[in-house]
Amino acid sequence: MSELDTSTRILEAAQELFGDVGYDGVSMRDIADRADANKALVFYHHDNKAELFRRVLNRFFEAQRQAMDEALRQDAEDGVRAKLHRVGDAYIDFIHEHPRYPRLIQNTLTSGGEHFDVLREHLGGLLRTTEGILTDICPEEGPKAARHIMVTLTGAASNYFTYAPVVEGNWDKDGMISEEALEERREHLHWVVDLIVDGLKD
Amino acid sequence: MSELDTSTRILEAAQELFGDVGYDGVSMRDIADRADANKALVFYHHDNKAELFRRVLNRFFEAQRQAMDEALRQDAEDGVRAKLHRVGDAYIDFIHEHPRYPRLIQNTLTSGGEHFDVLREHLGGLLRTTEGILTDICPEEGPKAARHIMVTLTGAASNYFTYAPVVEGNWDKDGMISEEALEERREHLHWVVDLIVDGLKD
Amino acid sequence: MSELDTSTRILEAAQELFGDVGYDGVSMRDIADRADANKALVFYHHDNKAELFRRVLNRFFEAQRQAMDEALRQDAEDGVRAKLHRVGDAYIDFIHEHPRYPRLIQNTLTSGGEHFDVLREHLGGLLRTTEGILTDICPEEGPKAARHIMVTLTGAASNYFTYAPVVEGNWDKDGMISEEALEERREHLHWVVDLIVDGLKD
Amino acid sequence: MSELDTSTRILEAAQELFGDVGYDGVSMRDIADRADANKALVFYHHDNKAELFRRVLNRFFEAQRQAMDEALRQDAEDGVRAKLHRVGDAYIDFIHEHPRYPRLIQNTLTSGGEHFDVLREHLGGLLRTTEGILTDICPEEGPKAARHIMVTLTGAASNYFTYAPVVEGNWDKDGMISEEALEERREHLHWVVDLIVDGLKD
DNA sequence: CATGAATGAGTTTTCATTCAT
DNA sequence: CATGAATGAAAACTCATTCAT
Repeated sequence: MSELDTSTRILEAAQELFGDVGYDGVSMRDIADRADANKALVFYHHDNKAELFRRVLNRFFEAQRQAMDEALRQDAEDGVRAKLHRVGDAYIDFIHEHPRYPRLIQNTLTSGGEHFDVLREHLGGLLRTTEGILTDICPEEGPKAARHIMVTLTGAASNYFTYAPVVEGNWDKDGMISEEALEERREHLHWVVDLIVDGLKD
Repeated sequence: MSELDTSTRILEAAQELFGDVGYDGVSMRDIADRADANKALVFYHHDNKAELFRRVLNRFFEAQRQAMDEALRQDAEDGVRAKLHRVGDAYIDFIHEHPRYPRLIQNTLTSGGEHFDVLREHLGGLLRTTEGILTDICPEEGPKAARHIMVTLTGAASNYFTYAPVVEGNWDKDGMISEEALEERREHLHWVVDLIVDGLKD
Repeated sequence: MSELDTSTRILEAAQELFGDVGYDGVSMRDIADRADANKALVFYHHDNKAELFRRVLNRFFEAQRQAMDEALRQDAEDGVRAKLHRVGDAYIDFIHEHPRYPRLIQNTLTSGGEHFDVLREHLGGLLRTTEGILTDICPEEGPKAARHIMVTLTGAASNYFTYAPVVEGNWDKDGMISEEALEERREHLHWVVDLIVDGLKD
Repeated sequence: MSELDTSTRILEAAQELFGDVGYDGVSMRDIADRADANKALVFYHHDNKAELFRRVLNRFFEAQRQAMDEALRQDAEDGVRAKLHRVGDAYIDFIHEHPRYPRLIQNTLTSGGEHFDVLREHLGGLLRTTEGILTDICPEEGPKAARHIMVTLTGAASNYFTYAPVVEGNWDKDGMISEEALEERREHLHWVVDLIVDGLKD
């Protein structure tokens, strides 16, 4: 940890805090403290709070895009079903590695439009990329359109991790996303994907 | 609007602002200004920010519980499929009347645990109530358990309204969701419900 | 208690609170709450905070002047020693009845000059009256002058009740001035008075 | 004055103001203004009002403890009388240097129990230390016990400086006590000490 | 008399940001 | 790079006081 350079140490501290309590709930002092750095250094390395936040977002997005690319690259000729399974798996794997990601996105989405541009650019792109998988077997418009299905699937995947602390009795920051819970959710998503793909065929 | 008494005028101003920019993004001054009231008066009527926020949440929850109760009361002997359709419709109708509701919930869920108790009491209750609908046709454990399905369905329903502004322009100038978008989403949910109910029968 | 009229109920509430935490430590709301009255009523009956405080002070001073007058009236031909004993006893008795008095005076004395006028008029008068007892056997000036002795005696008497919570381990609002403690302090003061009177004769 | 660093400049401003109008009578704004510093800077250097006040108290107490230690160290084999004279002199000297000290203590004592812990630790220790001087010639209990005498002597010493402004004009424009008044009070205390020490021998 | 509502100025405290060294 | 000090704006909340009813 302490072998990282200061700039990324700050970035990681910010990532954790923003993910835990949202943009408005974090102060630059909090971030400096968590990174074990001087407050002024945070500004030296990252200009201002909004910029720091954008870098955190972009870091996530870049990592996620890579994960998605990798998931889609292999066996490019697979069918829709297999592709969707791999995308779903990649998503779950990503959350396993970055448990604060879904909370951060949801919080950014619901905290006023301040960072919509970054979200629109990256998240929108990601959604549209994966949407492409469905275009072959989906109608262009209406309730079975690809965008509806993608929102349903990503919602189903991410919401699990934001609703969890309320549904279960435990708000245990680290334990809330256990290996077994993730595995079961992965299977559930596969099942839903299969239902939808089969449903589209009729 | 101006015919309401001050206390509720403040409550509604708070509701709108909290729903738009989240708990931490709103200041008591903002609320007072929007309610066209003196700042101290906000405290006179609602003690403190957290209490005001709780009242906003409880207002929503009470309304939602009523809507759900009504949806479930009629034709109690209906099958699971019809019940789920009615619950989904009630949810969509509720959002039509209270467009800021899903954003507010998601924001509360992802802004640090400060108001989890209220969420747990009401939202958790709501989830468990509707979960009951599925118990007859669901296994108790595993990836097809009722709780997985409920999280998927509520996620599919609510996430649409938080992702929408990023995916494309489904919101009009006032942040309201268009009638047609709501109607289409309602049909999509019906379709997904049907897929799942049929899928469980196999 | 509830048979008193509102105005005096407020006065007594104010007396207790001012005595416990000082002028600046009390809010009009505190007083209204303690008197179980509406806040506006406090202003209706007592104009403003400073005026209310002055009435509390004057109430104490009137009571104390009466006690002193009574103490000095009986056996007016007694010697200095007997008179001082009676004054000391009256002081102790007064504190027994009004345990918040010494704290209130000390606090007023040390909270900025805002109410010095009332203090100067009444307390100064009281000191000078009792000073008169000593004039016969005291030099007019120097370290044995009557004013030095009076300040020493009143200091010895009142300081006991303000230092007590620090010296002893107990800050028990009601029990801090127990019957026995008062009795012992009374004897101590008699002894000191005797020492001084005898000392002046040499 | 302006050559001191900001932190101590604030401390001294606070000392003066707290001593003049008491804890509740001073605002952080007042302190910042008097120290010619930015309001936020007061918090940067001293965390919060209570902490700042504690530092002021501790500063006084440390200085006083030093003064007392010095007074007691020299000629340790002296008799009780000489020791008490030296303690009394040290006390008077200390007030000469720190004229706001007695007012501050009395105010803290009578402003609600918020800072009793600091008082108990230091002032209580001081009282008990000096109490030790008297134990040899005092009974353990009753009206001539050491603690009664110490409270009388400290009361006699300190009360003079809080009562003075009411009794007559012993304070100059800046609220300082005149040299001559201090000197006369010193002699008075010596006289009282002698009376008590002699009185204990009988 | 009594009350609930209203208000402007003030309180303590925090924040993002800057700057001299 | 790194730091301690500094700052202006704004946050949440309280207060003495007033007023219509």
